Amino acid sequence: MARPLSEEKREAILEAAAELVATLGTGAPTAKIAQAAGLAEGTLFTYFATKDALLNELFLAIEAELAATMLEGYPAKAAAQARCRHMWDRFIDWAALNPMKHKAMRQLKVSDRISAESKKLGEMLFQEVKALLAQNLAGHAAKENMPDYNGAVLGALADMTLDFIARHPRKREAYKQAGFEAFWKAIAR
Amino acid sequence: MARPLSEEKREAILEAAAELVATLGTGAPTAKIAQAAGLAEGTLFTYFATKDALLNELFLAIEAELAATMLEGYPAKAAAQARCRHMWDRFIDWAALNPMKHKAMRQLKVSDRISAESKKLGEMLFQEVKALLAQNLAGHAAKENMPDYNGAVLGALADMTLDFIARHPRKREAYKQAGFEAFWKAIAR
Amino acid sequence: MARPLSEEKREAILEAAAELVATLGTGAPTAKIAQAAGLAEGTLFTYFATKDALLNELFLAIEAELAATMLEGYPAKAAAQARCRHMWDRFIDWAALNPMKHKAMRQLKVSDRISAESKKLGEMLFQEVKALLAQNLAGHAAKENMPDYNGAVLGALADMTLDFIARHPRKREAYKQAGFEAFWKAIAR
Amino acid sequence: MARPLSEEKREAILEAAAELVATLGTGAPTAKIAQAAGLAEGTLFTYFATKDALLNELFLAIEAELAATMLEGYPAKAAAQARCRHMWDRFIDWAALNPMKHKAMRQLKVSDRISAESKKLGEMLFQEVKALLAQNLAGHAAKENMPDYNGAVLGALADMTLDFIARHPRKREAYKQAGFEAFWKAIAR
DNA sequence: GATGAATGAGAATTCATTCAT
DNA sequence: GATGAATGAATTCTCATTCAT
Repeated sequence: MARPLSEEKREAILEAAAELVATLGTGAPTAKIAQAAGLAEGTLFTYFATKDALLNELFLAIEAELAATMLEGYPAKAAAQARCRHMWDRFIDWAALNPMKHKAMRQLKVSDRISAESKKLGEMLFQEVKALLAQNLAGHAAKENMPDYNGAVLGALADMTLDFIARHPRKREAYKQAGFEAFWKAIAR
Repeated sequence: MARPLSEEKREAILEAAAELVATLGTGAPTAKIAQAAGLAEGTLFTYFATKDALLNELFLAIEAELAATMLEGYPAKAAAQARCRHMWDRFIDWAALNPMKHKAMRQLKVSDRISAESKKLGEMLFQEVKALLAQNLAGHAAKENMPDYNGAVLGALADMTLDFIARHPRKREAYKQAGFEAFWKAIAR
Repeated sequence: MARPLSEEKREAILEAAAELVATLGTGAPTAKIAQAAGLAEGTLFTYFATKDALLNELFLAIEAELAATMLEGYPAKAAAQARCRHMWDRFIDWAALNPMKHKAMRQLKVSDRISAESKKLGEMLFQEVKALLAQNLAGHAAKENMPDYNGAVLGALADMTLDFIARHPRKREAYKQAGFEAFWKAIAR
Repeated sequence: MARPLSEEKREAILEAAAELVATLGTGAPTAKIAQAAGLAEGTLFTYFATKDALLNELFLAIEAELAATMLEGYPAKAAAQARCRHMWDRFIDWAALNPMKHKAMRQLKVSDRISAESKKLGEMLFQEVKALLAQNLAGHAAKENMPDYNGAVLGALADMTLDFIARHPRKREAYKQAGFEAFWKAIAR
């Protein structure tokens, strides 16, 4: 094999795409994405067959990153609420640290360029998160047997919380705290 | 600029734009919008100077419609929770009845083609909704003095609820009920 | 109706396309064709939806022109051979006068961008030519009842004759004469 | 430039190119040709400096193959007409057996990517065919001293005959016979 | 010598906007 | 005011060719 496909370049494209999709929406030009990734226009297409393929893979890459981030350092021995709080905090901190990725994700979530299949795959990436959530909410949540529902509540309130943090970055910890409390109450029995 | 002659055509353009933005995102072609409105391509531009102007006005028109809808038939004499529930129900029912408008609104909310000014104007359209909310939450809400926050929680949970309704239309009433309960608990003291 | 589609511009595009397809083959860029027609790049596509549509219409336009040319001034009262000779001469003279169109036609005939339907329509344009040919060859031709065959022989020998004329334009009349004689003998009983 | 190592690969490229040029015209991508030949994209260019070089060599290779084929098994002792008929039959049979090569040849013949020099070289490859033709037509042909002309008539009628055979493969022998007769009469005194 | 990733100049279209009718 | 043809910049994607491995 000649020069192998560089994982580094693939990452650079996804990184650049996240940045530009966050800013310009899914209409972000592939030429700009390639340029931002430090590559020639055409090179992008050796890594992603079409722009839609790129968008879908970007969506999945971000979802995978977020899902993995939420589980990192999971305090298996802590109390149920603390374990939930851990996942919440990691979501918020990740998004605060990667605002472009979070913004791109929100654009992609409402875009029709993300296929039903990608959306389903995206859901599956959060399976473990939702399983842990379900486990921790046993005895607390009103809808114990609907992990999707509780996960969606968490997601909705996290996105909302991040909007407030974006507007008042100084109050990050306060909003983070308030958001989690809202979540914890929202799903309670 | 004097108001153009036919208010009817203006409405038709906004209606068509909502439909197409919902489906195709903000990239929806003006030519298709005009056609869907039953007009010639060029005519659109006698009603809206640019596409961005149309998009911004569409955003405001939908927000205004939603805000007005939430207040319609407001049961001034009912109990506080019932009054909140009224606004919640009207939101959900409006979105279930106008899925395209709701979808368009969600696209527009995350789009950078909506100016900061439009976003601020959009906020202001919900001033009365938020004032009533504040009034009804006095004594119940944890953050009594942050009507924006409570309004945002309502919005986030409503959008989430509508996602579930979209997936399982049959369970509309159950989700509507559950969503409101989640909201009511979320913001509680 | 605003400005109507200009038949003149449509012709200009077809004319320019003939010229460029003759020279560059079906790979001739639409941008160059538009420019040669004195129009903006985009304008071409208001007259022809796609490049393939243009190519197919060009093919049919040239075939129609040739078919019509072969019939012009048809000497209905002359002898059978003279009537055939008339059509032959008009073919050769038209191609000698419109070498680009003839060359374009030859490119298009072997191209897979011309649809089966266009090819069938092209055949039909020569129906009258072939009918007259059949009529004049009655009693002379070996395959009286195969007008397609006799027409194809005429076409093949005409194209070949035009190759010689292209190489030695001075001997045009001699080749024209020789070519017809070859045809007349070829199809004879 | 020394002959590259693998004659086998060179042949494979030419074979693949014939197939793809027949199907896609001269616009056939070199990458697809290489792939069809079982080689990497870049390898093609160690055998042919440029795509035009490949196209020109392909043209000459096919012409050479056809010329050689027409002479194979030449019945030196048969009568003049039978000797001509032999060459005709071998042409038709070769094309019927190698339809892609024949189709590619027709595409290349009308393409401007084939240089004047290649066209001249192509002519020369048929020198012996034409010499034998001239010899056999002595006393029969109207244009005894124009072997190019008689050869061109043969070529034109053969291509036409092959069009009919392509459309009605069952009648191959009948068309082959009829075509030769047409040729024999066409060039007769 | 073989490989295939990298390149960037096109290629065909699309589209917001203008303006002659 | 309404129409839709005209414009040309911008967009996605292709492809011959080069060159690091």
